[in-house]
Amino acid sequence: MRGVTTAQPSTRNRGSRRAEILDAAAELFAARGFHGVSIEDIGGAVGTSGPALYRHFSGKEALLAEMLLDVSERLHASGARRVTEAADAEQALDALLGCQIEFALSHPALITVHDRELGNVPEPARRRIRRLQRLYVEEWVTVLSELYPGRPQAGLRAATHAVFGLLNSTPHSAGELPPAAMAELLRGMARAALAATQG
Amino acid sequence: MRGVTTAQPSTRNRGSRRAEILDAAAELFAARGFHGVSIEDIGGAVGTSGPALYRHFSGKEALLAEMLLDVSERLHASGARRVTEAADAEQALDALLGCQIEFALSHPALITVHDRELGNVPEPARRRIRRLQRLYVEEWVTVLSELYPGRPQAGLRAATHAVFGLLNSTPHSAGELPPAAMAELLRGMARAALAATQG
DNA sequence: CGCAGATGTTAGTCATCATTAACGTTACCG
DNA sequence: CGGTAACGTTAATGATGACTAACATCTGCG
Repeated sequence: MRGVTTAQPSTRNRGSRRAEILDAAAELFAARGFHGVSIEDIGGAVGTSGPALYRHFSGKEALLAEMLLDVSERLHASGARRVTEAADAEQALDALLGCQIEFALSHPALITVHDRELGNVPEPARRRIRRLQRLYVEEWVTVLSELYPGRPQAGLRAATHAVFGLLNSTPHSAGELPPAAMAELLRGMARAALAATQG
Repeated sequence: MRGVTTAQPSTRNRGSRRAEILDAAAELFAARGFHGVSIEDIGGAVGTSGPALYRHFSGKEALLAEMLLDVSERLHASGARRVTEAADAEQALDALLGCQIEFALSHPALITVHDRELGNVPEPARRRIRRLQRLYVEEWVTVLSELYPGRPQAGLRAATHAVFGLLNSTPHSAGELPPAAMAELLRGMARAALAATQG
């Protein structure tokens, strides 16, 4: 038992280990919360034991920061891209709904962690994440303002958050409906909810 | 500094300390997560230091268990009562919406903890909480089945969870709208979302 | 070959934390 | 008055956990 080590091949797969760790950590954080998961847990989930993680990340908080930054960037970037490609506000909203629903259905753990654990991200990164989140929300508010003119921005912003809550409820109703049916249900409910924003 | 104690009056206020602790703990758990809050933090929040808590609860998990059990009971009980008082399914749904919105707006911390921390409740209590949550959801599904006959139960259950997500989004959009306006917005969105459930 | 770098491993170290022990104080009740 | 119950206090105690150190292994490159 002394001096026995088992270094993995590691040829090719440049940086694939990072992604593997991020995936495993996302599942664990979503299930038990940031403070409910130990470094040892994360290592164990990817077949290495404990401190091997420090070869890839500078620490537990840095890992979380990278994870949330990535999510925020992906949501904001794909939203922005598909909105500029849209012909009109109607299509832009469809695009945004499609982005969010697809992401929420395919990465429930990331969505969960994204809106629970921002408070555990250390300061330099937290600001950047918040900025991206704000920009993403403004993306939605802008489209909605165009689509439903005359409604106050504050109401539209609140409605946007409410729709996020609706769409991100996916993790809580896992497997009650096949994914495609769930996607259509969510899209319909979200559209109707937004259309009901007047008053 | 030795032997100096400061026992509070404690006359009357039978059990008010328990409630005070539960309130403070709810805020802290909502903000930082169950494992992100120490016994010392909770004690500090109510003006006593640390282990004084064990005079009122058998431990940290027991405190959480009581908190979640109370929330589940309140939601289920008030939902059940007001549904049986309703004249028809339409009014029953309004009653359920009213319950949930009022609770979410007035106790955002409890709502947050309620759907994040069930995993940290020890087993005997967890089952009871789950049972109450299930009953509460069935309350909604039953009313919706009556109101929108012919739609499959699975879809209605998923829709119910989605509406919970929508209504419980309140903590994320704190203060963007005055409470009354927020309540009306949420009610309208939820009603429209549920009506769009067909397909 | 032989070294460099990437990636693991095990054994500390130092904090933090839940929980318990041992000990005051106050208010009420006989 | 005397005792008991309720409620607090400050010191252990024992785990757990993040992070570091010291030490292999494997791959590829000169």
